[in-house]
Amino acid sequence: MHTKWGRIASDLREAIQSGEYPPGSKLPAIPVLTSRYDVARDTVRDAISALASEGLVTPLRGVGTVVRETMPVALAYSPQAPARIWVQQTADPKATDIVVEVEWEQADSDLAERLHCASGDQVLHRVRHQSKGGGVAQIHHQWLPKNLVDDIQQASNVDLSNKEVEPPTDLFTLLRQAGTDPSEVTETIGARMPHPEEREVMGLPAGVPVLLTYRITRDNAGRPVETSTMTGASDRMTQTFTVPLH
Amino acid sequence: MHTKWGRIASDLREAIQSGEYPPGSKLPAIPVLTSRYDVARDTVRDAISALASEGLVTPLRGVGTVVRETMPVALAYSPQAPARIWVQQTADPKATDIVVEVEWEQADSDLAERLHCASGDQVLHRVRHQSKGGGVAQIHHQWLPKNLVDDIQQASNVDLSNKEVEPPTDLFTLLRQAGTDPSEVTETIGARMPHPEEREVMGLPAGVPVLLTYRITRDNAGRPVETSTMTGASDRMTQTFTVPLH
DNA sequence: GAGTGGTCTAGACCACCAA
DNA sequence: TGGTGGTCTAGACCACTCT
Repeated sequence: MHTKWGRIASDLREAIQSGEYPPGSKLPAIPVLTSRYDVARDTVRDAISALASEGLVTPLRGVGTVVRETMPVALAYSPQAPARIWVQQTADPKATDIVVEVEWEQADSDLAERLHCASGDQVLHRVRHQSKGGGVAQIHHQWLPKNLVDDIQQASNVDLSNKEVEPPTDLFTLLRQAGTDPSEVTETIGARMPHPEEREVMGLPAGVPVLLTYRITRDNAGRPVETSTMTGASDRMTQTFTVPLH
Repeated sequence: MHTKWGRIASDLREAIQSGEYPPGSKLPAIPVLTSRYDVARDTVRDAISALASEGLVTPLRGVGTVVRETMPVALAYSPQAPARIWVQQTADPKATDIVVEVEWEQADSDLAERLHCASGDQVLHRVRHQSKGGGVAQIHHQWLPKNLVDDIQQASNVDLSNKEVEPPTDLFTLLRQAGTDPSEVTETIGARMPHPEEREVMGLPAGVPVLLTYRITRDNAGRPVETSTMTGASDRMTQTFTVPLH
């Protein structure tokens, strides 16, 4: 960088990566840096903002600029571990998976394509907050066609449209009991910066992107039985897939 | 937001999402916004910086602040499409996949664990730049144990350690010809903000995270045959996995 | 209360692009 | 050449945390 703030940011970045400021420690205070580099306060602030939006540090009012430490949870997908269950996989005894919203909706054109149904068909929309280490780490939106929800109600006496009811087991097992056999998932993964609301809900520091996962689960006839959109805090989770070749 | 810049950012964000400023169009110029909101120039700049680091806009000197448009490429993984070949999957006739660096290295402890070899063993490190739409969209670092490189040299007369030589076919085919059968891949996917060098190489605008993919390929005996670390521009690609259950 | 970072101002100069 | 965004200053006041 040829700018002053770029130079300061480089110095600090290098010092962090060399271990001079280990995770959890604090950078020198802004007034210290302004006099050390003989610049205006906002110039130092610009440098620190850059580091914050790279995800290296978190400025805290009244405390200082702390170097970030991250330890993501790994979610695994493989033929051997078909149902991906948050609470089991996080290895955090205090992990939670809470249904925060359930409502009947009419499928829009995008959903209709994902679920292979008609626009306007009734679908059940379930929103879950999956937490770990005291904060929401993933927001899970899930949609199910009405007929499958009815089947599950009849076969297992579980009402998925009532968010107060805790299902006795995972969705895949319920679907099998209802005569549908989920046999393949397709997941598409991307990343982007979070919206302000997402930052709020997940408590994301500046500079942490979200992992986006779009899932379609199909039965043994290739019909979609469920689709999900998941938004996860990338400083707290990763996704792992094991795929056989040939 | 209760701050002035937060209010301005919210207004602009909403206007963008409502279609008032469609992708490719420009936001009002900074002087216009300063007088419209009756604030100082830097206050408007703070608001626009926030939108830029969310990935919504790209400020261009001498031009204006343009609303971003993105069209990611999808990379697919499934048992039916085992070898993931950049140029075939990008659907861009001008896509390229260039080896930019090849060197022998000694495995560090991390690599030794991934490749199931001893620290200090010779491994071949290949770096590729995978481009699409005129820019590098993914940086691919790959490591192979020396014995497999030798096997390939003998079986197919291909020297992977020479970056000038264009292999006649993909690595998996070469491995099979050399008597090793890659039969399973495990990929772990995460995301973070790019380093300054990564932003430079891939031409990333502010506010675009990178997708990180760690891969280990194993043969039919479960031995690692290859490991890779891929860093991809999330505004230009996604990853898709199809996994059979049971 | 002392110290931290966050916001905001008014004005200046610079780098870049397009007509 | 005129308009765009980028950098930088010096100083002010605010919100927060810790002791």
